[in-house]
Amino acid sequence: MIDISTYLPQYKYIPVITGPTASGKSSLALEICRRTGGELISADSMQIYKGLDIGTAKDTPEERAEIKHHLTDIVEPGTYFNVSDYVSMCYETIEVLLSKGILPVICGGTGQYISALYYGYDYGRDASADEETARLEAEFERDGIEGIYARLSEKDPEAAAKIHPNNTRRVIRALAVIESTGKTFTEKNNESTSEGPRYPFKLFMLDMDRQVLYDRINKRVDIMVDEGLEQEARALYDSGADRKSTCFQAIGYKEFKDYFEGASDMDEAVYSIKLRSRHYAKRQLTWFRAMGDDINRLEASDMEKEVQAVLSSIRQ
RNA sequence: GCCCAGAUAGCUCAGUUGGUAGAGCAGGGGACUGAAAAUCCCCGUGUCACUGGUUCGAUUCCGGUUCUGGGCA
Repeated sequence: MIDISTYLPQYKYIPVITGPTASGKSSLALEICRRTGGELISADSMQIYKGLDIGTAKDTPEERAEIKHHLTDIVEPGTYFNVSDYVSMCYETIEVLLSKGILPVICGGTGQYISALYYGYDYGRDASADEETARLEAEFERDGIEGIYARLSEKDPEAAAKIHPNNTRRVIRALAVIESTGKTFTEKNNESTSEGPRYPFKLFMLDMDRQVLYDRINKRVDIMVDEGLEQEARALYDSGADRKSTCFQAIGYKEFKDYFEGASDMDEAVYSIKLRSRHYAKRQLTWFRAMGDDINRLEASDMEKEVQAVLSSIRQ
């Protein structure tokens, strides 16, 4: 673990601001940056894409001019990007900021990215099992999951017991790992934490009453629509980007597909965006809750209190 | 006013040849190590509108009442 006080004498931890969608993460993170002279590093799997601004709730151009944002708008729609890419880019960015004496303030709601940083998952550079994964995906398309799951049960019974056969994506991944590396999923995962976390992170999660959160989500979607979400989604669909690529999974865009194809109306699209955003928020809460005491819960109410809570616990 | 059809879970409905009921959606909980805004798993007691009657027993059959659709005046 790197001691950040070498670079930033005042600080012991790098703050990570997270929470469900629409909980007010950005405002808090921006304020922390203002108070500390810090710069923001996004931990959001969809804000990395250029052109997806309204629907992913990116900070405004004004906010981005005021506070430097990293890992936002870094790839074109259609690009395949994953946790491993994120973690290495994030480490690079942190290193640069620290060397300049600037506090990195990490902010985002992608639980997988947050956990990867906090627990220091080392994805390595090779051994991605990509080829094997692609091969198994083709087999799955052709023959279904039964044979794949049977082989996983034989070669890595522990992983098979933990992964539900219907969760084909994870079944395929686990089998690809054992077939291409010879290591069980558990062995590989244990190896990935052998070095421990790279930096001392402190996690903060904004939380609030569920119904209040859902109301905020619904209202925010209405605002996004007023701001031109439909045009933004249409631009994405017209861009020629690979429809199978990750950015087409973003909530606020995929729901327009039926509408653009004339199979549903605008009201249905908006309803669906709200619904899926609420479901997403619920899944995020489950993820963060599972982190237990590793994450510091902040009751969202008074911004100044939140700011003080974060600052006092990251300082030396 | 008359005729017809409804009234069952938060919503849309199914069902019980009479033995107090179940789907989808919503909602809740959970999993998650290279697509993660993805992917997947688990969770259904509710005056069966109200009220009389028949019956050992009614949400179910019969009568009345109320409400909601539709039709006729």
